[in-house]
Amino acid sequence: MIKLNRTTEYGLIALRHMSRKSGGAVTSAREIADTYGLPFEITAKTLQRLKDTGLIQSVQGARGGYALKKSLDEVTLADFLREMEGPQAVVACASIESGPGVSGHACDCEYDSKCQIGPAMKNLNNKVLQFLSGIRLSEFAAEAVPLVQLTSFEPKAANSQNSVGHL
Amino acid sequence: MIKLNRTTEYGLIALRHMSRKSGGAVTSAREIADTYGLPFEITAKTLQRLKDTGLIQSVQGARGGYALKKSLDEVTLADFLREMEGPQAVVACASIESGPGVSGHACDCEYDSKCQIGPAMKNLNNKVLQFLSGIRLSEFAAEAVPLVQLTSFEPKAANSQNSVGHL
DNA sequence: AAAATATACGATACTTAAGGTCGTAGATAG
DNA sequence: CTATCTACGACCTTAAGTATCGTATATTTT
Repeated sequence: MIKLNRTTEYGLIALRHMSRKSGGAVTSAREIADTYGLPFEITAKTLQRLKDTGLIQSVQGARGGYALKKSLDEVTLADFLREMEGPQAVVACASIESGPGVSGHACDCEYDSKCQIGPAMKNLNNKVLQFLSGIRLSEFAAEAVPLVQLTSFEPKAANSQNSVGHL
Repeated sequence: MIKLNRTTEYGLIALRHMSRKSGGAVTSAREIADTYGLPFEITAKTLQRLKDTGLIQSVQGARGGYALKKSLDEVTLADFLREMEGPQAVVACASIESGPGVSGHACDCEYDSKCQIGPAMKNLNNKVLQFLSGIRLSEFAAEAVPLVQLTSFEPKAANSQNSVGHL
């Protein structure tokens, strides 16, 4: 139900990478794609999107690339997702404010509601946004320290109660 | 990024409907579909799924139908989503624990991480699950009281800072 | 027996995401 | 000046997911 798309995921990887470079050093799309084994085209697309959002800036030409423009501490996950995945980022009642391409059923939850879960959905929406606003992108740029290792090294067992394919 | 699919949405509508019926009264799929203008086939499928999860029980035959089995207060949104949308419900790094049908990129975030955002993703995953565990389905069954009306009745303006297509 | 309902399985169309291709423009290195 | 590297932007193809529809069977009430 919660799913970051590739662009968002690659964006986080790229931001983390750039945040670890000193000063005004730029990073090319190629460098990021090669470093993390990502498809170049999508990486390039992602970086352009990041630039459009104002998170990073670009330098054209040979030896050009991208560099952070804002601190990752200034940007919340809520903001980031809205920019990267569009305003319909958070979801539930497929009918509320149906935008372009959104095929809702007959219910207009706003004022002429039949299904009646509209208000609860809006409420949930606000909670989710609040939750996401409490998370800053800098969390993803932190050192990838190996978490405290479990006593026994069993590749899968520790996760069984929480077997989650995606985050 | 957060998106409830139709089955989940219809499920919430159905659960709410049933929670408002007295005692052991049953509700047919037809009744729910007609009441809320939902496609019958999907509604029926949804109810069967709800039954499989143990949330509701069924009565076969003419005048049969479904009735709640658990209180909606006992079920959290995290549980509900896992049941309705599968264990890969919560999502982020498209590569972690890639299940069947999940096409991840080259990065195995668990131990041989290149992208390095794995740990942060897992951390986020836990936060999201915790968040969703704090929400009970009974919230969706509450009376659909019209929320406090804004002073001026402008169909769209009030939502502009938060224009969200989905919840 | 007939009607209403759940139950189960399958098929199809639509939508979206993911990835790729191509061409253009700008800047540096030589 | 020219070749090369890079960003930039439009378009296309394919794969996956999802909603929707269809059909048949079992079970109970009337």
